[in-house]
Amino acid sequence: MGRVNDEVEALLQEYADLIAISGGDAFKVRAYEKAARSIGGSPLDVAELDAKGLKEIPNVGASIAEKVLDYLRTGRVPAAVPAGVRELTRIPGLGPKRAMLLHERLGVATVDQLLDAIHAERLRDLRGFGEKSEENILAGISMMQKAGSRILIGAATEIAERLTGELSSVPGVVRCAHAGSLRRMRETIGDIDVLVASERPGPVMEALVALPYTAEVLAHGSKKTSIRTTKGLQVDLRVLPPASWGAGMQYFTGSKAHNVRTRELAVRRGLKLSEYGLFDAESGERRAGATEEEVYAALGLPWIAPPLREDRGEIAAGLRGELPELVAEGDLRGDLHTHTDLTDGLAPLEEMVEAAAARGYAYYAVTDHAPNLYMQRMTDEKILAQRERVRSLDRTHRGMRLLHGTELNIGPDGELDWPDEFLAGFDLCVASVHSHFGLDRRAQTRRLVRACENPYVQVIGHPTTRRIGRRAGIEADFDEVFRACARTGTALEINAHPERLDLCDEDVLRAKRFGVRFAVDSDAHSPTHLPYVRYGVGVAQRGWLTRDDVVNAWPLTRLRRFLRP
DNA sequence: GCCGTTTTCGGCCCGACTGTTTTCAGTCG
Repeated sequence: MGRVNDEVEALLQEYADLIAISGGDAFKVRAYEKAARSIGGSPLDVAELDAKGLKEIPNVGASIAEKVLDYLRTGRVPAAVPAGVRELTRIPGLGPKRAMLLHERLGVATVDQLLDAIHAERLRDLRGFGEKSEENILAGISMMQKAGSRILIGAATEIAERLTGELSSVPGVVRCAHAGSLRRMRETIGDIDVLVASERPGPVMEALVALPYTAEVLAHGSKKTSIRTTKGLQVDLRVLPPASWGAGMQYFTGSKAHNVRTRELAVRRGLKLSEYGLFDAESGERRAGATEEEVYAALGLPWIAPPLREDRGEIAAGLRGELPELVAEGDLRGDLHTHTDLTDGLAPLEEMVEAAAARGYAYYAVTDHAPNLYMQRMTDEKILAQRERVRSLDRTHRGMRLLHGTELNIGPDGELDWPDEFLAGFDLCVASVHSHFGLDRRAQTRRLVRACENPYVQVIGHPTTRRIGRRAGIEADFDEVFRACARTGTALEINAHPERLDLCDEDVLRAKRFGVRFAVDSDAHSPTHLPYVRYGVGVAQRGWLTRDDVVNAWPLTRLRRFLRP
């Protein structure tokens, strides 16, 4: 599922993990990891490349090209990390070395077995483990389990679009779309709901069951079929007559709480709402059902965008005619947080700019990492040389203005990488937390507020630093931060990377009440990441944001005024 | 294993943090 590049990325990561757990050369591990990332982020389709083509991908040499070709030819994976060790390394804070030790010495191969071992205090006897390790591992496991079996919106979207694309072409299918939490743009998705309008359910049900990535059929009837994919994701397919399409979409999009409200509204009007339509409660006469618009209209409501359907006041706002006109992906005129291979990006400046121009942006900011993220080895000379390249590229580029920026590191006391005089030379500065995640609430709040107060900082990047299912965000008094943003005219980022989505929808809702502006950014490290903004826009919509709230939906002149210190 | 304005060998993404050590290994960004 997904691109072949993703499979190859996983293959090379597997090689890296193997070398890591067997205590091999750390540089070799890194070489495989770098090649894995490069292939994952490459716009080229590796399935179509020969050895020469493969070696043109950065960090891919003769040896790795050979292994990739071998995999593509035979599908074989030469050796595998023991499944148990792999599972254990998914626990945040537990790396390959210690996972291997647990596996070998205690025979632990699953998270449950590890929990048992911890409770039996068997870990303490192992060299390198103590009471604190136990605590940390338990915390890591609980973090992982909170995400549960839900998958990230990025992966779910890819699968859903492929699925609806394939089912749409089945004979008799009038319409086909996904509904559920994915349509509401929730950050994680439990299962995928697909709706089909058709008078003949048979063929499309059969088509779903016959898909190559269908691993298991959970239910198979004339109205509903449920399958589990090879990757363990459940897909529910419902087939409805075309006259019920709108009611079905409304019903299966949810949320449950939103549907309870709409049904209450129906009852008060002497109506009955189900997935088949909106009917008169007494006569049973159909009042609406073919489109969502007519269903909502019959309830006295304008159409409500799916991301709003969370019972957060959207019904009342709709009845008053005060629903926000939500920002849409097409409203974005630029991206204000992106990287190149000058730091940890995968593609050169020119390629990133080309890809941005192809998206039709009016402006595009290049914001590579600043020196205090030591591993990126940024220097004054390097960033200034990049600025020259950006300026000259800007002169030759028609239609899209390039902005030269940087992603600064907010130190533990709120200090930044460069003095103000140097920062003044950038068109914009994003400032983000990349270290000292463990400071107490007061210290975290203070450092963020101080970053906001720097006149050269216009955007706070991924404000909480959370990574979904991997790491909780930092503890801070975010109301205080929102207040500081509003006061200083600093935008908060909605980082659109599907593993981050930071701020999250609820924080966006709250921040907006303080009068904060937002920037929906991809944080792209490769051209293939630029489209991630769609997920950030989903968060913005769930946070009730309009075009006016999002600074990179503004025309360049207005944005420039905002960026001025 | 990759790479080269230090080019076919000898570097490579460095430093902080944590918990376990008594001088360091593992993990992370």
